[in-house]
Amino acid sequence: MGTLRRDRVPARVRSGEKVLPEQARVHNRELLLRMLYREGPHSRADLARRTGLTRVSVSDVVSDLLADDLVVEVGTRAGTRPGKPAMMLEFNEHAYQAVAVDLSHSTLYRGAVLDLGGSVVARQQVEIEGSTGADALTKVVGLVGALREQATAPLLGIGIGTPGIVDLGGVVLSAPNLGWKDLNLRSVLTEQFGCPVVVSNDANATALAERSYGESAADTLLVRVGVGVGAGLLLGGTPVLGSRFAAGEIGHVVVDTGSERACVCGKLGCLETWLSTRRIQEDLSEARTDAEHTRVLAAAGEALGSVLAPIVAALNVSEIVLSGPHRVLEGPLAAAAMETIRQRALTEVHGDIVLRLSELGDDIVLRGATAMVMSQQLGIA
Amino acid sequence: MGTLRRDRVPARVRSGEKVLPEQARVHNRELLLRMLYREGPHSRADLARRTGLTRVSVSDVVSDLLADDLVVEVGTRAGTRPGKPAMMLEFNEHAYQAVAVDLSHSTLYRGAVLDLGGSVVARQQVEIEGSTGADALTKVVGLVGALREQATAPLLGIGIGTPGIVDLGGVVLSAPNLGWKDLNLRSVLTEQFGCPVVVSNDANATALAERSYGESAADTLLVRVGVGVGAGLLLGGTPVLGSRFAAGEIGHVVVDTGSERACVCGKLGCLETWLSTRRIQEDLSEARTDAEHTRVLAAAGEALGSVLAPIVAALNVSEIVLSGPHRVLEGPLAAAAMETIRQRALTEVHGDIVLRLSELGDDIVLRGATAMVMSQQLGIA
DNA sequence: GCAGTTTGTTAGCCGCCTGTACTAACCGGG
DNA sequence: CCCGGTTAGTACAGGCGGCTAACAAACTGC
Repeated sequence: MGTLRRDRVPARVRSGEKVLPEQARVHNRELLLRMLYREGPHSRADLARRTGLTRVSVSDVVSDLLADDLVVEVGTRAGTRPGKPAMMLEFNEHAYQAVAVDLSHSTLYRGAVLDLGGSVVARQQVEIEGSTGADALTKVVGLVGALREQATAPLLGIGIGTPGIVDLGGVVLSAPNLGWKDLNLRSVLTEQFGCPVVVSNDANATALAERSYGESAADTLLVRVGVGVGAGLLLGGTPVLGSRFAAGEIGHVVVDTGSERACVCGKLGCLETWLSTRRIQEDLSEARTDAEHTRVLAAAGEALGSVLAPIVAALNVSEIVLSGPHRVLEGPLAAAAMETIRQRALTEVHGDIVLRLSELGDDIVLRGATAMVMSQQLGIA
Repeated sequence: MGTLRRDRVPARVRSGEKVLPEQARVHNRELLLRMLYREGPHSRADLARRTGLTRVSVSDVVSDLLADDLVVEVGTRAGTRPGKPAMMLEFNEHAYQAVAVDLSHSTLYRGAVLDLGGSVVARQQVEIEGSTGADALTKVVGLVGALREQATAPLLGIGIGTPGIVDLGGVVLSAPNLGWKDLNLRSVLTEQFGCPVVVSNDANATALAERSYGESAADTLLVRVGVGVGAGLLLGGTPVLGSRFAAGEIGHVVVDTGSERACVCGKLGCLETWLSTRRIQEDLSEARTDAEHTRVLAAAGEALGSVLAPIVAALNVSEIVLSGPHRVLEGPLAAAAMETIRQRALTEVHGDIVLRLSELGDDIVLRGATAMVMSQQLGIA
């Protein structure tokens, strides 16, 4: 009670390693917890039926979860049926909290304390004011420290969503905007605060947020439009990182729709030259008529569609989610992207594809960072 | 001995299901077997050191593997060291065989019996002669039956590599060339022959063959050029199937390199209009000079590269393998594809990408089908 | 009130891995 | 030639985890 007895819980199975019977327990514990988290209250007997475990085993695991306060009994099942009334169990969203930080904005670092339901308990932010490298790190550490003080429940962990390339060990291999290179952010924060830390790319965090709090399918491609353009990819519910942890870095893929525009990276015609919010704003400010306005957005959508089409075909993803400023993305841009994908990639074998806008708002990275912590610590989300 | 005691071995863990201690055993058994298969002979003590299991547990698992004849003792370790000489264990490639069938050719069905090392023990083929649907199925069943007679060791299973869309349960959802739609090929063959059957897309089988018998990295994109164009994708060593099992179907992605060519599918400018062997042959036959010859191949390569570029960037794969007729693929085509990818996708964050041709020759699908059987039955490959 | 149903717990068993302790078999030095 | 040092592989008891069987508790319906 109070703090999670992680010391008594063996680590999850990593591929290529031995498996002990204890890890079966971890797996089953996570299975039950996930079921309660995703699908709402169940009784012990419900869980046993759904998982195939015996009621005995379920009871045993549940007693651990109750001791950790991750699950609470919420009274007997409503409605009248024969037999002993079932005691319903519910995932306890309020027992623990996470500190989440979003470094993907251009002018400030946003942070918050969230409970396990994704609700914001406290908020804080710090202006960047041009700081990079060590200064930026100091500001992030300060932000996390201040947030930690505001938590009203034991901390499950710290989650950071950052632009750039992040490896599995929480090392930021490269984040030009922040001036970081090979920075072991996880170990810095772990040493400072002594609790679990998860660091991930902001687009991957966003994709995880859509999966946990939105309605995303298990195979989802999320495209994040902001200062740059990045993608987060979920296959079978798990993030794809890539061999160099650079999966989703599609901003500098060259689009060939005739005209070519210069990019900051030195190439001509990168996707970002059509789709970054800054370039779109510039183009829109030059548009005089509604038709021109629409044409600018449609051109951006077409650029996006032409990059996504081969990806969608190759992976056969069923859902594409766009995250970014709604007033830019919705309407002509999304429609043009979808239409381009349809024309360029869709065959009957790929089935229907849904392209939609994220509904999770500005806190999406914060909620994704929380989901990352939950995923790592509890095996859910 | 003789036949694999599958009845005594519990199934592997499927995601979303409970895990029993017995499945820890399955995992560890596969772990040891994989180590022997991939990395050659080890002693029990070597295996214990490498896996972290105790020598006691290793001995126990190994005694099972010896009983199943999957592993053999091959004498004490060469060389002189202090201590009791180690008894070396080796994966037994000859204890079992697989029947493999390749349905991806246009004029014949190729089949073979292979041992677990991927060596062909017997070969057989049957002319298609325009048969489709039920006729095609009859021919395939006949081919498998004839091959099974020629096996000189107990059969581990039957593996089929077929063009088209195949789901996880071995149902061919769609294979236009064969005239199959929603055909449960696995259940047909299982009922007929009473042994494990694995059915998979030919490109996926090819990718698995490259991984098992070639030098492929764990994240690999394999492109198969033949009558059509298909891709097989391996992420973290496991095949990506997609939400509708249509992953890798990139043949009808539209390429926009200016000119547009009509495709059998009705669209203009599909990748296949540049890259199918037939179209390339036609174009080459019209080429008079060496320069024109090179230009045809380079155009095909450029088309391929422009489709692969977004995929490579999005997934950050480190290796691309081309499988198909060497004399067409090597040289200008491969060079143009690589150069296009470099220009259109590569940034420093993606790291180096290798593009190479498969070296496994005509039997690649047969060996991939064998690898599929080994993967399913033994958890290796 | 009693049979039937469902829930959750207790008791005993088997599988799997561990730690410790043992035997077997080799090396080298005195 | 024997004896300590070293490595390989094998018993044996113990803990953990899940299973079956049996039971107590609590409800419905007749």
